[in-house]
Amino acid sequence: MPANNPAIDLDQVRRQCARCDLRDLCLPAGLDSADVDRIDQIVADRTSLASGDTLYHAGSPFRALYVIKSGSLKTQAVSEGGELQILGFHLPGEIMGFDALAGERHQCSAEALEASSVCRLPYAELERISASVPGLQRQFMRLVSREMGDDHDHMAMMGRNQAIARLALFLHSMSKRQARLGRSADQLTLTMSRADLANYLGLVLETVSRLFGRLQDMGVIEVRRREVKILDRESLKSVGEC
Amino acid sequence: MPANNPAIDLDQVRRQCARCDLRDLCLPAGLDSADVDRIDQIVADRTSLASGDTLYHAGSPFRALYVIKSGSLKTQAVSEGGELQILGFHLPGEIMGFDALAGERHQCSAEALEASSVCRLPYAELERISASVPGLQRQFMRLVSREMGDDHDHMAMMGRNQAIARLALFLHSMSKRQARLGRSADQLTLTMSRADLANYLGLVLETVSRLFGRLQDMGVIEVRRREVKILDRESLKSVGEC
DNA sequence: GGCGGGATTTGACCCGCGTCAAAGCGGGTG
DNA sequence: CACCCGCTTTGACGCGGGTCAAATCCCGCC
Repeated sequence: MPANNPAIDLDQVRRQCARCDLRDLCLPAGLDSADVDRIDQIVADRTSLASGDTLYHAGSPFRALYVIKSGSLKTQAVSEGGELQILGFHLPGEIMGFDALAGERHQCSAEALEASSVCRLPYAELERISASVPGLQRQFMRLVSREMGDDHDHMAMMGRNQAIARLALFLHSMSKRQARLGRSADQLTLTMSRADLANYLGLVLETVSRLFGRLQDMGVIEVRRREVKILDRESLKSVGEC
Repeated sequence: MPANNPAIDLDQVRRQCARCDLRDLCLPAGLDSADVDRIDQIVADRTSLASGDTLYHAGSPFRALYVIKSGSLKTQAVSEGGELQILGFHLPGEIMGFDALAGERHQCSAEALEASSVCRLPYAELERISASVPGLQRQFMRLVSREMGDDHDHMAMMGRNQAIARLALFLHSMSKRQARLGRSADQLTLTMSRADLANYLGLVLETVSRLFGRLQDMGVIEVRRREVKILDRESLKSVGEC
């Protein structure tokens, strides 16, 4: 192991965004090198999470936003009646914590679905530099807006009352998001349990399990536990249309 | 009628936010008088809409955000399969158009449910002044975040698989939003049709109609067409919990 | 390699909500 | 005032998916 050299470590920390594979999806997208350095400087730390670890709890004070660097997380909220609702699954390049901007507290909890790492962005500093980095403001709004678009897709899916259409739409959308990350669009590894997925889709887990089987019998996908291979994208899309 | 006096007209236009009943819910909230005047100056116009008029179409170029001054609107999107999904109902004080920030085009359409008026905020100018009015940026994010919170409530509602729970949750949330506007929390006038409401809730309109009847038989509400009176808020909440 | 426990699959049953159909109701128009 | 048309209500029926129950699979651990 090399000797611990503070100068090199500091340089690495300061230049991580510029070398990050996700820089085109994340906040630095579209910014010039000097501005990216300024973002680097406010990234407080890059935290590792084990599967099941909680990034933030609903009700806890809001301090920072987080960008997912690797892995995946779910967000969930408990309604007044104590019912748990999974709001979304989040992949690398996505920002989390937006919904807390309205108050001083997080409105939902975020939990890692597998070993993951995130970049922590203290919001006070983000606000401070965003006034002087015009492109940052714009890129930030793009990410917020993309998040809202994802939520709208989710609502449209919940609106379909055919259960199999919901699952098909979910698989199709996951496939697109994987592709955006440069991964295979046809070979998915789901990181959430059947129970999580069912909750997200507004179904019960037995139904989800049966529907995976049915899509497989139809020759649309191949399933083995959490590994899903998309065999016939056209059929998948048409199933999603009811 | 008084003579048309340009000086007075100009003054009125420039000071409308300061005198608006909604100023505490809208962008000016928390800003001092000088900053509110700056917002006033970029409000391009205050448009009147008749019931059924479209404020913007999905796919049309994004130029401005809109704050609802009076009336109510619905937002809706057509999925790839051609299915229409109503994403939300919007009341005075709420900002519309956020979801277009990611691209240059609106992702959904907005249509007036009754005679309504909106303030138009050209986004280019909003961006320009937000760098120099720090509180504006914060208030803007609060409104975006509130919008996301509403969407999350919607998802939680769609997750409940008991149809009657969805309707109860909808009525409860409408009641809270009315109260926020200083209106009666117990006497609601729904401005959307049963078909719109059913679509929003992920149900069919016959079911919604029957459920209104059932809630009335239970003594929880009183319904007459689009007039709803909440008689027993506690029962309404417990029905919403399944 | 054997064991234990959570995750997933599979089966049987039945109720709630979607579907189709028809009748009221109300508001706008000539 | 009478007509018309869209919105809403009400009824009958069937099936998709929820519920309960049990078997099976798989992975980590000893």
